[in-house]
Amino acid sequence: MEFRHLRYFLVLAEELHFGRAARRLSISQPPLSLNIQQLEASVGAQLLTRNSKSVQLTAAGRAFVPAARALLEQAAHAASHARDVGHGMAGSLTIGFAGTMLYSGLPEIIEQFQATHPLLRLMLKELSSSEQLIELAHDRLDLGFVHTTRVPPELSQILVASQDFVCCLPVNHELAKMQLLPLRLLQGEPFAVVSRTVSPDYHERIMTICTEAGFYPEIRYELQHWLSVVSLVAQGMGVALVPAALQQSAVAGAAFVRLNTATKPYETHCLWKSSRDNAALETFLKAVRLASCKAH
Amino acid sequence: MEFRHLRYFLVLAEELHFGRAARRLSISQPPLSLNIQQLEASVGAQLLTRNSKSVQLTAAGRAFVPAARALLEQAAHAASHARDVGHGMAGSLTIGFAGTMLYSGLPEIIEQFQATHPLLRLMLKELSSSEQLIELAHDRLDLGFVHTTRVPPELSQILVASQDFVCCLPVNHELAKMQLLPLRLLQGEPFAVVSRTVSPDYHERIMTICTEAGFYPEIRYELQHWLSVVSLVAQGMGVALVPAALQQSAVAGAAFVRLNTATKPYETHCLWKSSRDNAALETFLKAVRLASCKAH
DNA sequence: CTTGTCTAATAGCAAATACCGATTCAACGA
DNA sequence: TCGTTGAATCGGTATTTGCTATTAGACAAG
Repeated sequence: MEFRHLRYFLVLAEELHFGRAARRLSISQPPLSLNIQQLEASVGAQLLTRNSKSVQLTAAGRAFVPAARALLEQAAHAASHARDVGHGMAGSLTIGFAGTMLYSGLPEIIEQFQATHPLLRLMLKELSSSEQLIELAHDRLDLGFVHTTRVPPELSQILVASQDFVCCLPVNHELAKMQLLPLRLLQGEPFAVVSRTVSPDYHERIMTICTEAGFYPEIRYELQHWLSVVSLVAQGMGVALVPAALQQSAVAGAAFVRLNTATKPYETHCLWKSSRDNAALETFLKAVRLASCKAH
Repeated sequence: MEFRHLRYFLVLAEELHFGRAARRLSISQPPLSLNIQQLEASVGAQLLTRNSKSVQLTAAGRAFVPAARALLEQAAHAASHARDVGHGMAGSLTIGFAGTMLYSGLPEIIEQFQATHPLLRLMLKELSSSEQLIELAHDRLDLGFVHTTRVPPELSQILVASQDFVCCLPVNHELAKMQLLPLRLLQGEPFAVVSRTVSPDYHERIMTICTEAGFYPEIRYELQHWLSVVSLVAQGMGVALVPAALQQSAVAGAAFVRLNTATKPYETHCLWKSSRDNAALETFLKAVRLASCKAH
């Protein structure tokens, strides 16, 4: 069975006349007869009764008409879908993101992208930066929004967000009323940090910032998630240095105060495997670049 | 796009190696390359990346694999279904029946048939005999169970049931206690009959039976349905001569008494258009013949 | 009864295409 | 540098597809 047979059959089923059908198909009548015979042979049943007087669909033929139509439609659809995927207009992307991205642009990027590319399925996974690096390496992620400075060479990157660290304090903490907080005043406070295994980069940065300010932070809490850090602070259990984006987190009981010394900004990069040939990825990257341009 | 392309593509997508795939397909490598190129051209997107080192599916290719598989499966399924329809193992039949057939064998025929031919869809429509003749003529019915003696010449028939007329009386009617009822005793009783338009044949028969018994029936009620006749009698409003099968109808308040004179039996025929080439119809007719053999 | 017309099937031939073997080209690895 | 491996390309052959002409069967008109 070939698609040609189906095309011919459907026209013949409409016309019920070999001559007319052949004319509509821009072929002559004999090959049409032949093709129909071939189709009948491959199906294993007579699809039309024909005598010199009239051509009629048999029951088998009537049953085959919708199936043939569906096959042709599906073939066209499959081709067009594959083409769309090839051109980055359809398909699916699995995207990882660090929790803070929820407060620094990700929702806007996603919303805008989905509106302009409704055929592209996005699967979003919240993962720590280090987990994302692993998933990217194993091709289980098409792209990730990551806090990391050490990027493996096979990954490409775009800077999507850059933010200062701010100090997160319980609202009723005496330092919470300050406009600009001298870092030194945090000496001796119990620090909450995101665990080293989750974000080694952050961990290191906190240490650097504090030691440059001239003290060694007393790390009392190691948590799995940024929001855990803020929540813990909100309950008065300690203080933390967190990316400014978390000011949007709206956790009751947490206050944020800027530091009086400039710290190296905390950057979020969008990472992906350069070798991955996925046009949808390119399409998404365009949206990311656009968004990060607007933001800057 | 041709089915061949899909077959080749699927094997190649599994092997990811032109040489091996070609060997599995029992063709040489060059035509495989060519076919894949043709497929890609017709789809309008690259489905595989290939260099001398490795062959990899692209995103478009990955998206196309399940579609190609589905197309091949569907094609096979469509062919096998059409073949089944052609051999009367599948398809659908629209069958008309007079209401009394519910009490003389139809449920048994249907049940037995469905059990042995689960792929055959039966659509059953209760219609009067005259309606069925019209529907059969217009090909809106494949087959009908009809009470009629005047069968148009283009229809074939099988006798499926033959039953006597019995008298239907209210249970508390004085004649209801009799074993055998002399017809003459019904003279003067108010008769209920099925309307002439619904079953002209029946109507005529009642008149014949009565006039042969020496009286002219006083027809007071003309109803649309046999069960209406029995129900009316059950409520004491009149009497009726009905096919014996209606004794099974289990309408409370109605009694049935045999007649002392033999009447020409009331026959049910199975009718269908001889010209209709539907193997499913043949299959069904086999079941009908079998059932009517057993019944006799 | 014959003839003409209409329709699908068949026959014979030409064009398109599908496939094969041999070869080429590119990328590694020894 | 050479040999190996794998895909693409090149001619040539075989198959398939389609065309024209013709045949066979069924009516309808004369």
